[in-house]
Amino acid sequence: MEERYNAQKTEKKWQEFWEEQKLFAVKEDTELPKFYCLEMFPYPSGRIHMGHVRNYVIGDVITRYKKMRGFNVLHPMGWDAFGMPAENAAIKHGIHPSKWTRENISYMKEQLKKMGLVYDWQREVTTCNPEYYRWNQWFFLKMLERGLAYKKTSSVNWCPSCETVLANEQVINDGCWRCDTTVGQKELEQWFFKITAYADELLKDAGTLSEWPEKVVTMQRNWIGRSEGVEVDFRIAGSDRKLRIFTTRQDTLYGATFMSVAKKHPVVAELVRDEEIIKNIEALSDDPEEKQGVFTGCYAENPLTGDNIPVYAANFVLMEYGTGAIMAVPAHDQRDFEFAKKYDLPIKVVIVPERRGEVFSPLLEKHGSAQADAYKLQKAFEDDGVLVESGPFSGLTSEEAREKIADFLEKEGLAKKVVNYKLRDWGISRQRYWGTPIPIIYCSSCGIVPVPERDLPVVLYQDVQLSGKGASPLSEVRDFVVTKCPKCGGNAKRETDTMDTFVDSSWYFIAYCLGGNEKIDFTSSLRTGEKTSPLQYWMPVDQYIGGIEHAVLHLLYSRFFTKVLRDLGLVEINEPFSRLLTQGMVIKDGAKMSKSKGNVVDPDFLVNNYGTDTVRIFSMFAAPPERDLEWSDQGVDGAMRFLNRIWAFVYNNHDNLCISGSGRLKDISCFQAQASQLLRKTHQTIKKVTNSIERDYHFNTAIAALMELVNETLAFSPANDDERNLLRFTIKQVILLLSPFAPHFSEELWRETGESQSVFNEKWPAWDEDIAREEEIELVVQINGKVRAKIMTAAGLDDETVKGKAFSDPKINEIIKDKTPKKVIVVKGRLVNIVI
RNA sequence: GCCGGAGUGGCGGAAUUGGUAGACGCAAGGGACUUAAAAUCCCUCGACUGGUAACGGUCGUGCCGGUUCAAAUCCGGCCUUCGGCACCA
Repeated sequence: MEERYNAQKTEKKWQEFWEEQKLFAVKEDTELPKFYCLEMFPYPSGRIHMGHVRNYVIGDVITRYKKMRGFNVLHPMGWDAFGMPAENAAIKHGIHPSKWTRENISYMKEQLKKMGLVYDWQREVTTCNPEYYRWNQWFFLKMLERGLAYKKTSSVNWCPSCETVLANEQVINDGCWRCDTTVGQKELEQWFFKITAYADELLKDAGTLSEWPEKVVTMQRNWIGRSEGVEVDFRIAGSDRKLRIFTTRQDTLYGATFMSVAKKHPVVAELVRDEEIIKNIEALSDDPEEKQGVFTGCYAENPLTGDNIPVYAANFVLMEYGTGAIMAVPAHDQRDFEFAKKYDLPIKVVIVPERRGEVFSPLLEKHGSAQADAYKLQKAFEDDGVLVESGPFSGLTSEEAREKIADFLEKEGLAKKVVNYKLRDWGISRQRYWGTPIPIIYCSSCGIVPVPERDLPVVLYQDVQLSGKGASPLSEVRDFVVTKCPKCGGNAKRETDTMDTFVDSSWYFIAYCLGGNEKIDFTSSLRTGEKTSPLQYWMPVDQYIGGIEHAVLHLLYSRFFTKVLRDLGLVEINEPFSRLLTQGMVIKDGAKMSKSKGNVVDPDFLVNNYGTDTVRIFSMFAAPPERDLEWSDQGVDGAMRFLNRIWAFVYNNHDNLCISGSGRLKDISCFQAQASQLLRKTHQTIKKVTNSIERDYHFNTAIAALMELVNETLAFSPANDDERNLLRFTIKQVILLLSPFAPHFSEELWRETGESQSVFNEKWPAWDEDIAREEEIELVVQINGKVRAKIMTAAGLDDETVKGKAFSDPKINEIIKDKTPKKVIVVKGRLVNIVI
């Protein structure tokens, strides 16, 4: 054994060993309980950063721990390899996206291996591999068959200078991220996945995600944005045309004094003839700050009051939500209120606040009309209340009225109850090169023709020159575009858009189960009996770990895909991820690491200088995983010191410790005080570390407990064979408990203590509750809740004895003197509180 | 504006879910070893305060109230801060 721990040498040695032994390669084994541990796979941007390190170390610790707990652990890794940065590199440096991506992958893979992260690399997936993305295309075709994929025109972000579509995140302060040109909206025909067909189920099942952070579930709920209301038809005066609106506040219908429609609402084109008005509507600003409208010249009839109310085109009404038209109730909606003030429209109060079950409106009582209030309103009253001046519904509460008015309108055939969602269908078309080609052919005689399954994959054409200009780069490649129609054999053109890369990541966790890139085969898994299917065995993911930034997008898309796959008969589960951990950011000097702030820490540097085990210990110790982690160079030194102290101790006691197969430990009662205390502490630590991991993976307190045990162990010098035996036992427990956190270090010490098997084939230690129990406790005696004395007593005494001890303490006696205690409270094993 | 976290020593963070606030680590100060330094080891370390000392006392978990024998923890009202969403009718 060397005197000093050599991290470089040791880490390399065991990394090679684990890989050779395929220690973490797994097969389906129905005899063993399975555990699927997954971290969000990286985009191969070039290098691993500290965010990745933290994410993957958490997963690695869990993997090793669960393996020792006897689980068959699946822990795979892959590459989210399609995306814009590869195209940018191509444009900037003339290197092909494929080459750039593959070089990055090979570098990053080495980085991951150097960090001692153990994956079943046989199951690796790379999404830009045709063997992978052919299944994106296959899913697309399946969805097309089921009406879950469709094409429609919608507006997208468009940079007029680059002549390309931009994703929302590529629009920075209304400008193009590349050339800073102001981004506009453009109508484009695009492919969509009908995620809204699953809106209700996605919302309902969000309630089953009990082991997800509450926050993420809430964000998804809000994103789906379900609301129940009614669609009501307003007859347009002097026309057969009806104007349908959506509202959740039908209780305020009597207060509707005008209507607002989106400027793109069809009613505008149909009924407005005046050129001047049309021009004004088109000129409405898109500025969300300023509410603007133009009177269309039309009137509609309020179905309850029969009043004719003006119809406005307004810039704040969205065509995409509801029906693109609303009834405006200025007294009870802030936007309508502002609008009414601006254009001098009537405000009619129909809801008044309720106080202690009574109507609260002094003016109503005084003047007999709530309208006296209206002119002095400063803002809309949006809360529920009691209806006034609402015909037969007056006097009802908002809640009752919503029900009654909806029923009434429905009976009259004027309305129907509907549910609306904020969630929109998922636009997957991208006018970009580095993605999955959409498997569609346009034939002049047959129209839109899907590529037949047998012709998959539609391989991404390799030989392209990327300029960053022009529409979809594929559209300029004749060899790709020109094809034959699979139906009629005539001349046809291929779709040149590619898929959003979120499609790739929506099912990669399933691809791992099937064995990775080349082995993915859904058509045969459709045929296979479900019982033996690896999907049946591995899914769902038991623990998913990643950044909070995917709270909605990736996690929602994956949930959607899982449900679609279930309906296709490919999986039986409803949800892909049982338990989710969103790890915090790694920050330094109080800010997120970034090149511009110059506070980045380079993982390669750390691994080369300290070794990965030190980095792992520090990052697990400094904060619980869900919180942000403040990086500290001195903290890393501290982690290193911790490991070095253990090493030095084993080195100094090597002769004693390296005897293999430790003898039976004697009963605790035969030990001297210090020894029996160490044995007790050992069992307490096993308990503490295990519970800390089991309870929300709080590795920081697990490591703290280990440090305490190490401190006690290092202070212990054995006096006889029994005590030497005990020391050997304790050190071995320390190594076992430490092994998920510092795997190379522990594997090395495990061998140095006379073992010949891998520490990761060992069982996780178990504690003995009887030995862990304290024999003596420090009894705290309080007077009126203030600590006045501490007495060492035996544990487990009955209340009366404990009271007796408390009252016989001289200090307590001094304070109580002749006073009679009013009350004495005994908390078992902790304290006595005497109230005087 | 709405929703959701978070606020504890000089710092990162503990606290068995109402029962000794500050575990563990970092930094700092003092000491030992050393020709010296590094490394290592030992001691001190919330604030104020009494005592030569041994040893005490008071306050203290963002602020103000409340419940309780007892509150970092529960309740009500604020303040600060970090995320997410933002014309969704």
